[in-house]
Amino acid sequence: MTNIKKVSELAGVSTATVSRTLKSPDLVTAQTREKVMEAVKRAGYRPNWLASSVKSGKSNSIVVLVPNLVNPFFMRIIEGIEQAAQENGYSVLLGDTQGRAERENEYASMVLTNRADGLIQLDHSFPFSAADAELAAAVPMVSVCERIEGEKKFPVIELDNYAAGRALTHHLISYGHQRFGIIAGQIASQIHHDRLAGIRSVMQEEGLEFDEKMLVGGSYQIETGIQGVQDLLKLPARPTAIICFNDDIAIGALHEIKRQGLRVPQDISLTGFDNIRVSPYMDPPLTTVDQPANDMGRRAVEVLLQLIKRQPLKRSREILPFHLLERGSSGPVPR
Amino acid sequence: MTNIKKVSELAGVSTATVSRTLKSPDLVTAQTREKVMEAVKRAGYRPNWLASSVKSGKSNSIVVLVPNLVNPFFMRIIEGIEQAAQENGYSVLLGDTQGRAERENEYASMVLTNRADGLIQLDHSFPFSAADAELAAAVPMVSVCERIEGEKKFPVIELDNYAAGRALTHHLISYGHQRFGIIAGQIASQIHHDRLAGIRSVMQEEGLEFDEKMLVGGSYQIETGIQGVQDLLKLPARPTAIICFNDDIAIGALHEIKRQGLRVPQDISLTGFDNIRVSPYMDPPLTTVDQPANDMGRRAVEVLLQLIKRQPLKRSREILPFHLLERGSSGPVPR
DNA sequence: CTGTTAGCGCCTTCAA
DNA sequence: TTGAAGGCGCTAACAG
Repeated sequence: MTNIKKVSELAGVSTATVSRTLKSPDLVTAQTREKVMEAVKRAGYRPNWLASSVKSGKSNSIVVLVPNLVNPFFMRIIEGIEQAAQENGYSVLLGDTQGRAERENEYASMVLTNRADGLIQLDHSFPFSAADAELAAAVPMVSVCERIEGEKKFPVIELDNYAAGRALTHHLISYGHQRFGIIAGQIASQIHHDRLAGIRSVMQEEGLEFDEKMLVGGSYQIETGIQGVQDLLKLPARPTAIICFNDDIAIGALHEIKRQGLRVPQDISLTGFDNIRVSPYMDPPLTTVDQPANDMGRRAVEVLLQLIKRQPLKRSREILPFHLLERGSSGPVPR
Repeated sequence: MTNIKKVSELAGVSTATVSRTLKSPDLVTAQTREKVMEAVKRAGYRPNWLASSVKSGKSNSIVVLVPNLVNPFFMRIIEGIEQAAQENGYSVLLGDTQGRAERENEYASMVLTNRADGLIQLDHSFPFSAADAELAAAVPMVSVCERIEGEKKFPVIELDNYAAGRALTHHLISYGHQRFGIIAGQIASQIHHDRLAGIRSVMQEEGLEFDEKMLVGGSYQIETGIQGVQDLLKLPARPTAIICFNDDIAIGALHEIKRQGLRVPQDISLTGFDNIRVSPYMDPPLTTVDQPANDMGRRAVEVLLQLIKRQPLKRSREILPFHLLERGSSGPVPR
């Protein structure tokens, strides 16, 4: 281990001078600077980050809790987080929780042990263990995309899922659809609740009835889309339009609809959420709700850094705009 | 900041005793233990990880350099890395480099400053700056998937890309194909080289000639597939089979082939690499080379930890098996 | 402008 | 079994 002391000996100065030369070169004479830099180079010295951090008490790291790394939508959020973090001199500790509480607890506790300065949660659960709950109250934490259950005190960056649900429904109704199937993702979440409420509100306004049997699914996976379509097409009055709560589900649904010999959108219209990379290249391209995932990630970091620096927040809830992308998978109701 | 001193006062013992109680409870009496634990609880004390780490000189973190987070294949590798790291008590620092040298340098230098104990590189470049190159020689570093250019001293976990190229070519030749188009990803990489060599070797053995004009592309993106097909279909003698160097490229290619009114596989056979999540659900499902991405990530961590612990390595190059998945996108040559 | 000194919070001898 | 003391590597305050 080549440390500051070795360098100071090599340069014939004190350790303080070495430290100063590296942190604020203006405070030492050009001559000293040269000597020190020379020694630094010769010794191959790099300041020990751990040691500086103990002093400052700040790790300049944030931990990101993500339920599932392979979900492309999450990855775009994380990309935004990573970029914003880097720009601000922070590093990102990745916490793949697989939605499991023990893992969440473990990663969340990193903030309590000074291993990280703040926490971004992509899932909807309160990540701390019961034992840590009290301590957690003072922790800088932000949730993106989902909202942490029952917790009003942590800022959230989210989409207007209610409005998105409404927009999709209006879009489909404008094509004459009246019987909607829904293939949902994770049920126990605010997102689910908001989207569903948006869809229902429009249906009600239009005098349409929503049959609870038309709501299927339960996780954000391709396989859920396949199973969901199987369930929906078994119903006596099958839906003419299916709203999937993410594009993965829609991809599975599309595959299964075609497998059963039906056509999209001629027989059934299909919509998704997220606008993942492949969505425009499906056959037909998916009508979907585009979410500004990268921005959501970036914004989450900005808010988190404000919390970390104890700066006042303008608002504790930010709602980002969505865009309904009308593509080939939705069209006029069959007659 | 609630530190060990506060707890010691609260418990009426020395700081040493508190530390001991937490690290090796057996070394203190039951009575002391109880007192200390009580105080720990009351104070809401968590040992400062930074401080412990300065002492030990180990951060128990590894940094992962990834050129592009949104690539689903990389994500599966990272998932494996994350899992294995967690199981071994290590955390993962995420370094999204976008393939840019400055970023690589910056992240790589984390290992030199004790911010991380080791490094996993998913790209093919030597991530350290010229200035750091010497120091880097002693750094625990492993490359997965790609091989670091010109560097023989760092272990690598990779696929037998040569054999995979051969297997694909044999598969297509067995269907009667003779004119192959190739849409490549990143050209300057060992992967590219190996796959191409594999393909060429089989063609040569079969007495087929490879026309250099049939090699197009240059990045692992959907758009590359689209452009690649446009280029290939302009040729006077167009290919009857197109080998894409990842599934994203194949997805773009598939889309463009269909857009031009041709059918897969009746008019053109198409193959990919990686077997990403959506590949089986494309229309038609993609014939592709499945790579054990998760395992590759896990294995990389295992090897890296051996390096970190200065344990001897059995071998410095591990080649994992691939599986050729024959699905609907490849079929008999049209006649 | 530079060096001495005193910690940051923790852990680990060493001695009692 | 426990406590006192020193030190991990670095930095900041204070002298000089």
